[in-house]
Amino acid sequence: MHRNAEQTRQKILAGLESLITRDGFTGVGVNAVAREAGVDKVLIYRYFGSMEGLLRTFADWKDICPRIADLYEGIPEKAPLHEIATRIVIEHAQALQNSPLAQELVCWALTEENPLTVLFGKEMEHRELKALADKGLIPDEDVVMLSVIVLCGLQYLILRGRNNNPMMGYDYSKTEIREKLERVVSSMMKAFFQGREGGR
Amino acid sequence: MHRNAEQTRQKILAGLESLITRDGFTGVGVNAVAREAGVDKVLIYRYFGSMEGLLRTFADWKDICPRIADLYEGIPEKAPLHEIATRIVIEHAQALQNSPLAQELVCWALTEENPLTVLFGKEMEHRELKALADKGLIPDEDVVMLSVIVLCGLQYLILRGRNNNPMMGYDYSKTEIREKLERVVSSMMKAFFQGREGGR
DNA sequence: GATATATATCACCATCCGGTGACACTAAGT
DNA sequence: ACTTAGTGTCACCGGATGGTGATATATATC
Repeated sequence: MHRNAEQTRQKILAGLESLITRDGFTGVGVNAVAREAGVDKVLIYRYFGSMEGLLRTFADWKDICPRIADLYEGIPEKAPLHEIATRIVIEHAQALQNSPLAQELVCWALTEENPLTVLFGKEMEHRELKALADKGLIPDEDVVMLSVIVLCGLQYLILRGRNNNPMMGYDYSKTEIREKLERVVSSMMKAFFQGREGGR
Repeated sequence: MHRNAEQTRQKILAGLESLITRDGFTGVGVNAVAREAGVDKVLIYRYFGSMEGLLRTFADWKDICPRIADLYEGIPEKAPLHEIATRIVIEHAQALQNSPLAQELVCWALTEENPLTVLFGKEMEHRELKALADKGLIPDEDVVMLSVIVLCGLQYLILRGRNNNPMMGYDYSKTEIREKLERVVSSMMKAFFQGREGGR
């Protein structure tokens, strides 16, 4: 048995992550985390004070949201605004689709308030805002609102698709449906921008 | 103590409802329901077989989703299509905003699969489809998709607003923000419809 | 090598959970 | 009045939970 506090802390954090990923947030608790991490639960109290403290640390520990900067590398700076807005929203949704952990955290944030969900919510907000600002979409509040609404809608569909309980049959995990949804979003954005100032 | 099986069943169902409404779905269990209903938990097993059975019955018991027919009475049959689509989506969102129970059930449906969440999901789907079909919007799949996306987005914002954790500050419960969101949805729908066949 | 401190293990507590069996009461049928 | 079926109460089980105190062991310091 190695005596290494830092390593133990990491094991606990990793245990929390895999527990959430595998069993969902509803099963999270001191005993379950300790079991998953292969560690005595008393160490959670020693190193993190409480479950709350562990969640707080966990929120800072890992980049839970996908790295937005990487996501948007492929978007040409000079593309029409409606295309940029569309891409941002869709890339965001794809990132969520590819991260079961993030899905569970989004769901948790919709369900209850705790240090992790609050920090996670703020983080998502920050990244989303940054993405929109970087691309020059921020000055127009209507565009921001619309992007947020659509992004949230896609996130909702992704979450509903998980439990064999898709909304209106729109299961985002099915490629064909995903592409249809993306097409609709794209043409809607285009129409919206054209209806105002004709874009850039 | 009155000996009335039917009345006891009602007390249990009502207990489940108030329990979900007050404490959220995470606290639902045989003990908690029995306590809330002021009834011995063995009666839950006797009358409903199991927790699953109770949830199944509960789903049929009450009109959980808002009555769509009533909601759309105010929409003129001959209004432009984009206006109809907008109204349907917004009325739906308002109904959710006014029903803490429905909010909790939506959240539950996003989290896990059980008889109640599945039936609830199907019921929402059915009502939404019916609303769109009644107003003649069904033939156009793009319109249906867009409506669903936007509706889901608003539902997401409503859920996030509950726990002092609003997405991007868009707290749907604040009148001023709600009106802004509605305006954006409205003008987006208009632009989208105009971009196609010029509406009705 | 002896001591002190950080680290890990174990045993235990009260409480809650889902679930069941035994019993008491009440009302109706005969 | 006596049985019978329906209804409600109670006590209990094994197991899981959050939380804590006492103890063992490894590492560092002198």
